[in-house]
Amino acid sequence: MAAPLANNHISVDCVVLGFDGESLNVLLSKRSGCDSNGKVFMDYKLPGSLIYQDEDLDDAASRVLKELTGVSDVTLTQFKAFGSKDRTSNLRDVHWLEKEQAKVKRIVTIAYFSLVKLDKTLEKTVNTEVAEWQRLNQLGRLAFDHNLIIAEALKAIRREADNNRALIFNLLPKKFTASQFRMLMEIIYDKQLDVRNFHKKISQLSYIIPLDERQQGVAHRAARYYRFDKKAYSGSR
Amino acid sequence: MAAPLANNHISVDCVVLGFDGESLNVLLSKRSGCDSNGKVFMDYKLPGSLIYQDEDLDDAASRVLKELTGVSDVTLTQFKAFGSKDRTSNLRDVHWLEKEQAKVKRIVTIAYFSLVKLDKTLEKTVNTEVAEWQRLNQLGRLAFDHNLIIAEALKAIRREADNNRALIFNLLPKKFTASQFRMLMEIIYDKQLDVRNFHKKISQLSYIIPLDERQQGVAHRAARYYRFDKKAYSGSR
DNA sequence: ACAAAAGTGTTTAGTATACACCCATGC
DNA sequence: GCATGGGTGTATACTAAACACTTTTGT
Repeated sequence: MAAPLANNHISVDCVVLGFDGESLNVLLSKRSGCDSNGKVFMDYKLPGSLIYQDEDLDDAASRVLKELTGVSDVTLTQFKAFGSKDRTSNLRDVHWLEKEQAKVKRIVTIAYFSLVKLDKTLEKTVNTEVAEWQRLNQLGRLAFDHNLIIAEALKAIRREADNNRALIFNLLPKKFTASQFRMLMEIIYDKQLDVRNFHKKISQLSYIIPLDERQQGVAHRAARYYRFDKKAYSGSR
Repeated sequence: MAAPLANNHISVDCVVLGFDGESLNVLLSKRSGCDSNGKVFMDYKLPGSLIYQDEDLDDAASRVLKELTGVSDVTLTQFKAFGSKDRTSNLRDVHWLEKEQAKVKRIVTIAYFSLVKLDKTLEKTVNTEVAEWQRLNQLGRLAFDHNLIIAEALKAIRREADNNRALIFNLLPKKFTASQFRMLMEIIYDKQLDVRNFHKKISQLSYIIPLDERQQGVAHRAARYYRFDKKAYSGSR
C-alpha cells in the first residue's frame, strides 16, 4: 500500500442554536489574537478544539463544548466533516493557531449541531467571559470556515427535522404559544406560513397538547400555551 | 486552552453501490493478513485509506477509490465521520494495520458514498485482483466497522434521495424498464410498491421519458424502455 | 395452451393551499 | 376607542393508496 503516513489533526466544532422566542441564536467562543501587523483583534469562532488521542468523537464534542462555554447536557448530532486544505489558511487564523498550539498544517473538523431552549436557566450556564450568544441573521465574519459550517448545520437540521419533528421542540420552551412555534418554523425553513392552516395543523397533531394556561399581561388578546408530548409523538410514528 | 495535541490519523472510506438490474452491490477491497495465531486469512473491507497531509478530503476519496479499485470519475458524497475509539480495536484489524503502517492508535474515517450503473463498461474498470462487487444482502463480516458504515450509507442515501430524486438514476442504465426502476426503489426503501400506482407516477413525471424501444427476446411480453432526462428534471423543481 | 412478466383505471381518503374577519387585552 | 396580535372555517386542488384483470411473447 505504502501510503504516506498522514499526520493530520482532528477537531470537533459545535453549532449550538438557541431560540429565545423571537430569533435563532448561535453560541460563539470569543477569540483574541494578533494579526500579521501585530495588532490585537477580537473576533468569534464556533466552540471547537482538537480531540484527545483516545476519545470518541461524540465525547470530544461534549467535552469541548463544556470547556469552552460552560454548556453541558445537550444532545450533539454529528452532521458533516470539513477538510478543505485551505480552511485554516487565512493569515489571521494561522497566527492564532500558532499561538495556541504547535504549527499545524491542516485541521479536519467534525461538526456537530445542537438545538436548545435559550431560557434564563441556560443563559446562566454560559460563561460570558469566553462565550456569547449572537443572532444568526446578524453574524459577522467568523474564524476559519465557521460561517460555512453554520450554513451547512442549518441545511442538516432541515433535513433531520423532516424525518424527526421532535427535533424542533428542543428549541421551544416547555410551554410555547402557537405563534412562537410558527415563527420558529418560518425561520428554520425560511418560508412564511399561513396562520389559519398552521392552527389547523397543530390542532390535529396528537403530540401538541393545548393547555388551559394563557399569556399574562400582554397588550392584546392573550395567547394559549401548548406543550409537546414526547410520548405521544413516539407513539404516533 | 492547553488541549493536549491530538495526533490522530484520518482516513476516507468509500461505499460504492452499483445496481445490475436485479440487486444492489457494493464494491469491496480484498484484504489478506495474519490473525493472532499467525494463520493467514482473506476477507473484505471498504476501499479506503489514510489521507495525505495536504489533500482535500474529497480529493482523497477519489484518489483512494481509484488506487484501490480502478474506479474513477464517479461522484462521491461525504455522509458521515466515524470516530469511535474502539473502531480499530478488533485483533485481526490491529494486526493488519501494524503490517500496513506504523502502529496506529485510532483512525477517524470520513465516509463517502457513490451510486453507479453496474454495467459491463464499469465491470472492466474494476481491478478484480484487488477488488470485487458483492451483493449487499449477502455480505459477511467486513473489516473494522465497515458493515456499520454501509448501513449508515444506505440511510444517508435515502435521506438524500428524498431531496434529490436524480440521485437514484445514477444507479440505472441509460435505458431502463419500469420494473427495473421499481425494483430498485423497493430495495432502497425496503418497501413493496404497487405496480399500477408506480406506472401512473412515472407517466406523469416529465423527466422520465418513454422510448419506442422495447426489450428483445424475452419469454414474455417485452417491456418498454425509459430514460431519465436530467435537463427536464432540473427544470421541474 | 400455458407460463411469465407487462401493462392498464377508478374510487376513496387524506393532505395542502388559498383566503378575510372577529376577539381579547392594555394603554 | 384604538392599536396589537390571537384565533377561527370552508372550499378547492392535489397526492397517496387500495384494488384485479387483460396483453404480449416464447416455449
